[in-house]
Amino acid sequence: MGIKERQERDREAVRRSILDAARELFVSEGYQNVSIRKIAERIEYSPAAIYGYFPSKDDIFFALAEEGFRLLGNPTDAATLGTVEPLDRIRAIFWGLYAFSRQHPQYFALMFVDRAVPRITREYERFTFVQDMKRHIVAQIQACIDAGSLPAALDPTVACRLLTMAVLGAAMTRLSDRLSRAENADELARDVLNVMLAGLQCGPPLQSTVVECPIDDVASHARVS
Amino acid sequence: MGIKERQERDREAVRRSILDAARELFVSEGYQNVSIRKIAERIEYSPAAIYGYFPSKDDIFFALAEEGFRLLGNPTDAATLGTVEPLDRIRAIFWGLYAFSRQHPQYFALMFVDRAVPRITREYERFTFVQDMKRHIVAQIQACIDAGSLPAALDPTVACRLLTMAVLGAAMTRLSDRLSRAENADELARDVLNVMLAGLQCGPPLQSTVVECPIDDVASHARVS
DNA sequence: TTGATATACTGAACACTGTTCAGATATAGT
DNA sequence: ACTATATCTGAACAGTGTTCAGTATATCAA
Repeated sequence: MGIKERQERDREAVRRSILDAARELFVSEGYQNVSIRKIAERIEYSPAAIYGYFPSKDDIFFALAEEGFRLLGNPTDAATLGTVEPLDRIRAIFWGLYAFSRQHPQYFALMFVDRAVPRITREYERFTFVQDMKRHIVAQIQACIDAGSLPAALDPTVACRLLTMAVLGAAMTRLSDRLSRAENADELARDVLNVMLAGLQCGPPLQSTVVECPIDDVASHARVS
Repeated sequence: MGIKERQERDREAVRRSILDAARELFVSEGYQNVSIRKIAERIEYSPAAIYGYFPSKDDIFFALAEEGFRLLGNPTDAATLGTVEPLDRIRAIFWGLYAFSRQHPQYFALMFVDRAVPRITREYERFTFVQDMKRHIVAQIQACIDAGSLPAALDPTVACRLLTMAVLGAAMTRLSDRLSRAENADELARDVLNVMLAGLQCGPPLQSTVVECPIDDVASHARVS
């Protein structure tokens, strides 16, 4: 009695074909230019049929974001095996993150930058890949601390976040094509990573230097002079 | 014969009211939720009337982005007057950039993150404010170098870009609400800035350390395993 | 084989979106 | 009063995500 199984397999096949069509359009055209009707045309179904497999367009791209994290996960793992010097491992990991933003800019934007798919923001903690990667990176940073390559006072989780933010900033700047015409974007990304690592090595005053101008939310809706 | 003048004044008034309505909707609802029809309703005109003042929706938001840069410019100037220690000035300037992303998140996203308004990317060099600010910041960094607070080997324009990327990364991370639930976002932003400044002080190896895994564009359209 | 039931799919519609354009309206100059 | 010019509107076009009544198809029970 394998009928139910075959039906389920068929369903899964259609589901996958939807994701395949969505991904192809998404990678080549970007999120903005993918419509339900285009996906439907590609898989030769009616637009309404798609809603039998995904409750909304957002959920299709949530699934694609999951694929993105899977895609990012592998090179990150591979990067740790190459080098011996622990600090170079960190460098390789975060350079891998930047490289990912170059190889899969659409995925990168979907995963880290765009807010066009609310579910990605809303259920971000569901991407267990991120948690795993974070843990992995934190462990590598801890290894650096143990090896004396980074100061003992450093909180590895904080360091992980700082490095991530800086590298994402470099990647995003290239992606949004502002503040630097893209020729030397790679060198700048490499530099920002190196400077961050150097700064972490120097034993930074992580809790010193009270900043002068605090954030006052008063002028939040101020008019332009 | 001030008729032509009065007509022109009227035109300008309507133009401004369009921008005002657009800004109000934009600041409170975000770019995605501003439609021509909503703007039209707010100023009690027909939707089509707007196209007598702006050739497209993009151009309205291009104008708003200009306002954003004006808005960002002033506090940046003010920050330089406060402190005496040159390095603290740099810190204050870039902290001002982060503070701007908190006070005017919609403006910030429009100016630096979103790619929904192609004209902002396409004609980015038209924002002369950015050029002026950049020059101003570079001069301040040069002052740091002259005062011995930063190493002489440092290229001030590169340093400016690196700091900008890192701070934008911190701001964007908070904005897209990923990688750190927003409670301690301010501290992280402060830290990333401090670490970058520390790294720049340490005399970073800006051209050393060839990174292991280069970017190969081959797998650009790779499928998920 | 027949009838009942569940599933899958479609066509049409709804309420939106940015944008265009012919025509109406009102003002200015002669 | 008549023309000319500028301005605004209503309607429409092509597109979007999404819903739903209805149809076709396939499975199961008799």
